[in-house]
Amino acid sequence: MDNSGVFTEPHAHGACGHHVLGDDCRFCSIRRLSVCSALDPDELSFLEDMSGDAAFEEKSTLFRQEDEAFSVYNITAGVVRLVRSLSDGRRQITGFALPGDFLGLALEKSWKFTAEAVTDVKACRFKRSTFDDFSEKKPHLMRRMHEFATHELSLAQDHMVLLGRLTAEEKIASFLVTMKRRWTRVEGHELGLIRLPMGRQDIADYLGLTIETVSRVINQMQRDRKLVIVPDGIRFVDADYFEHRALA
Amino acid sequence: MDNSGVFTEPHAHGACGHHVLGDDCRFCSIRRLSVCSALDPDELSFLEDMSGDAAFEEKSTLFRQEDEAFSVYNITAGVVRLVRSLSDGRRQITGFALPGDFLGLALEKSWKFTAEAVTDVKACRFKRSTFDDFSEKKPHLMRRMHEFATHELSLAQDHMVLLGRLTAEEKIASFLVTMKRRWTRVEGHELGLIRLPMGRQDIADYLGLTIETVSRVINQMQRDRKLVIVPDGIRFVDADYFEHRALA
DNA sequence: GAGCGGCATTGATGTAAATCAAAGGTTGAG
DNA sequence: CTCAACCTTTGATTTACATCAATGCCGCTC
Repeated sequence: MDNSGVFTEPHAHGACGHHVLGDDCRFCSIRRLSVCSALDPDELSFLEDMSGDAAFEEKSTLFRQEDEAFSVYNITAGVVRLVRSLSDGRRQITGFALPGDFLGLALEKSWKFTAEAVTDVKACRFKRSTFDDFSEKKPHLMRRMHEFATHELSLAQDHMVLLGRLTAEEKIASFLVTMKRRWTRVEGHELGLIRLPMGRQDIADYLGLTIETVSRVINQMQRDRKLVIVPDGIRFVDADYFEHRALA
Repeated sequence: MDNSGVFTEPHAHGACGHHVLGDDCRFCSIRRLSVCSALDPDELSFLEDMSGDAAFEEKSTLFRQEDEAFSVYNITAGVVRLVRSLSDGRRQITGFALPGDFLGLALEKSWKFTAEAVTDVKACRFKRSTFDDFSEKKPHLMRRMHEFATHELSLAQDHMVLLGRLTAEEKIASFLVTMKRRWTRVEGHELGLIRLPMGRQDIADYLGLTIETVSRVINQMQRDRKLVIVPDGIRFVDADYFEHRALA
């Protein structure tokens, strides 16, 4: 099924027609953020040998809910939306994966959500069985995975508060503040603007709102001089307002 | 700070004035459901030696968000609500812990939520540092904890769909179906009624609704002959209706 | 640079659930 | 048994957000 340590994924498409071995992990710019930060140089090079680069075009699907999880991924560039859909078309986005985020924490055979590339995406891909065997032998990697999982759980609980108890305005403010923090962490320094590569519909599906409400609230904030809308994102004008209004 | 393996918790109250060593784990009725099912007899007896029974009266607090997490708990009897509160009093209940559930998966020093006893509660308590050391040395216990964490994460995502995208009627139906499944698992067999030891306000705070809406929807379901309200719970009349309406 | 397709915005209207406001029930103390 | 405290239920009214319906605004392709 594969040769020379390179393997293919049944549902791979887009720019992903061929694979190259992973770039050198030692120079990986998001390593400090990722599960790999738990590893020493020897382990890192072992992991590197069993990894492959994967690229996904904007709008392509990394994997679908219910698909068998042959691979796990470390996102190295771009943004992925994690989606749960109801049979009648209603969607809830449970999260956006940014560089450094790991997809495949669960130890189950099948994916519990669909992952779609919001922008062009690059990821470090591992064959699941190999990765699991490795983490079985490396307690600090397993521990790191567990830390990631419990951190995600805490974020999920924050998001429950947001979905269940915040107003539309508070939801948008919380989302923007969170995105600002996350991008700052990924980029390593504060940017003037807050990147919003996802569309208004995605934001709506993440916050449990409609696209019209998201548009209205953001534009009202602009009229109220709280922010300015710029290409590919927004810029805070009144940062205090946002810190005060973001509760989750 | 403690003697003969028995330790005290700074915030322990209620019926918890003194401790006895844990009951015999071999006869623990919820072991098959708990993290302990990963352990062999030797490990179990080691764990038993480092555990203590804890009891909490109805309405008492097991621990508060931000408190330092000195202990971790395995719930053996009763129901605990896990609460996140906003400064203005709005509450979101992120989950109800039933027998077999574990509190303390996170590896962080402080609790990320408040835990309150809905009924009288019994729990198997471990000193956190001891438990962590033990799981560090026992990969399959760590793995089991990780399985619990990722399972919780998946449930949290289900709950996000519920909070963000379901109607009040769908939320109630989903809640009832879930409680039925969970109690059946805990009791080991199907009961005629679905126990609802928590009050209407708790259900509302779990589903992101108000108490009035919860009351109205449940009573409307009764008028529509979908269920009957009984002391301490409800009974399904039209189980098909619920299976069909519960989406998360 | 005309036309098209895919978002985003804006306005008018509708509605599910919140809020406000009383009653009813149930429990337990005295 | 009576009373009080605390839930829960029910009804009337309001409202935040959804829905329905255009219109505007790019960035493509040809």
